[in-house]
Amino acid sequence: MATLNPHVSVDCVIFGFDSNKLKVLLIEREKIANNELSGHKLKLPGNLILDNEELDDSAYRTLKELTGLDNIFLKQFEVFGSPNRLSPIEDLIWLKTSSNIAVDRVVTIAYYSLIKLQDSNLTDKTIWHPVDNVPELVFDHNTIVKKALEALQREIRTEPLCFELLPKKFTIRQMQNLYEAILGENLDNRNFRKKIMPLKFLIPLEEKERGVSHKPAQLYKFDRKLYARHRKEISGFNL
Amino acid sequence: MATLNPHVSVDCVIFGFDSNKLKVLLIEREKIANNELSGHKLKLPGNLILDNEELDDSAYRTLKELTGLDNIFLKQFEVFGSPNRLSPIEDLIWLKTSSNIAVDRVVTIAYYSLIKLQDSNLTDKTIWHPVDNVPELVFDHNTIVKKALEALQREIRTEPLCFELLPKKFTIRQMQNLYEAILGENLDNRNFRKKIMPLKFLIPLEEKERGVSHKPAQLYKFDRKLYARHRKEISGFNL
DNA sequence: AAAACTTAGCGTATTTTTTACGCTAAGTTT
DNA sequence: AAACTTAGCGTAAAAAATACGCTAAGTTTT
Repeated sequence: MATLNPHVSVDCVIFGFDSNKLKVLLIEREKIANNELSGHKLKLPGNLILDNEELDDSAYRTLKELTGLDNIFLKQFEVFGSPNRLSPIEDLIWLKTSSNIAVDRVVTIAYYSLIKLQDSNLTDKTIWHPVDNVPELVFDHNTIVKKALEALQREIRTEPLCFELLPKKFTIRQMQNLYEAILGENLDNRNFRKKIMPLKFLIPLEEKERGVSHKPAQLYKFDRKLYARHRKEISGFNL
Repeated sequence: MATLNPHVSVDCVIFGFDSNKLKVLLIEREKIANNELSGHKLKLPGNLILDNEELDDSAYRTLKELTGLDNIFLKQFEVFGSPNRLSPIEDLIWLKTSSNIAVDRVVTIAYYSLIKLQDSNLTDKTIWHPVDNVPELVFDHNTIVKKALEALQREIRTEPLCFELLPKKFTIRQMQNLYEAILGENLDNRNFRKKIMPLKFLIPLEEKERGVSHKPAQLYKFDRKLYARHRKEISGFNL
């Protein structure tokens, strides 16, 4: 049985999109017996690594435990390792008690992850929270969220990461809304269409959306194999 | 006296520019008594962190010990932490012997650093090696160098990092040569000048270069204070 | 003194990309 | 029929990128 490595952990900033807002997944802190304070704060999902485990696998394990999902998009974006990061003191007491491990200093490798919000199987203790007003979290988790969002905003301009957040079948309008939500900019639909239509991995389905009081929009899917084949071509993709 | 933390290290990919080629600083591995092999491989500078030390400070310490320089540009770019990264086996034996610490698994935070090559005070055991044909290094250090270069190539397009590599007084031609060396592209001098001249932190000096068989070029300096003030304006800087 | 070669700056043309928005037509629900 | 969206096309204007001709200046070398 692999043992936990108490010196190194992974934290995951999990983003999801609900057709309107970009959200981040937060967890309520477990209650410790006889301590009323410990249930009131939110934190990011995270785990200590196992001794013989790849770093990415630690993050995948964290995601699987929480969402039930495999094969999720994950990207390492920064390390947080200040000697003083495990504060305030009541947060540290909670950490020592809940993990049952003597913790001196933990260096955390931060990942951001993108999931289809509707696919996730969540427990009672998790909430999807809009990224534009994240409450106070434990430790340095607020900083971690902020930097994850900055990384996503930077990287989504040149890599087609949007497909990790969109449903398996999506409309162009949904796609546009996602970009607008992440970048905080308005895009012109006519120009947006002209820009994305040449992407060879954006595949129109035979289906159209239903139950809408306007002309039903065409549904599309992302073809991962075509994306791998045409990957070189998107060096010009730029939103 | 602070103690070494045997679980976490920093490695530094130190870039310098010699007016013609971009180089990376490598170290010859210390010899272990009775082991002829151990002197033949090169490695990146690195250190285990101290227990009460900020991660960045560990990297700064590494740089200071090696180059004698303070206030060097440093950027964290990735974590390397595979359980199997400390191989081949003779490299691991060397590591255990030379650091005198029982080493199980080390997670390394990788930084790239940019220094003015002519400023550094180097020891006998270091060499500046061109980045375009890096020899075989220990552990996963070849991967680390490759990814550091990719990060630099990406980031130098939008941040004026070139000033960290150029001498304190430099010509426009030197600046152009640097961009060409890093990006592997040819730039047109007339267009390059038109692009950089509006930068408010690029300050012409009263001096011109000397001892050249052509019209002496104007010397410039980078003004860090003006850069801080006009930082917002360079969002359009793009090479 | 001339040659050689670079620095410096300007202009212009062309191409490409970005931004903006008018217009027509289609297709659902209310 | 109204309302509202989807879809696509075109065009104009602005901005940015690319390419390169030209003139003049200023050193060292021959």
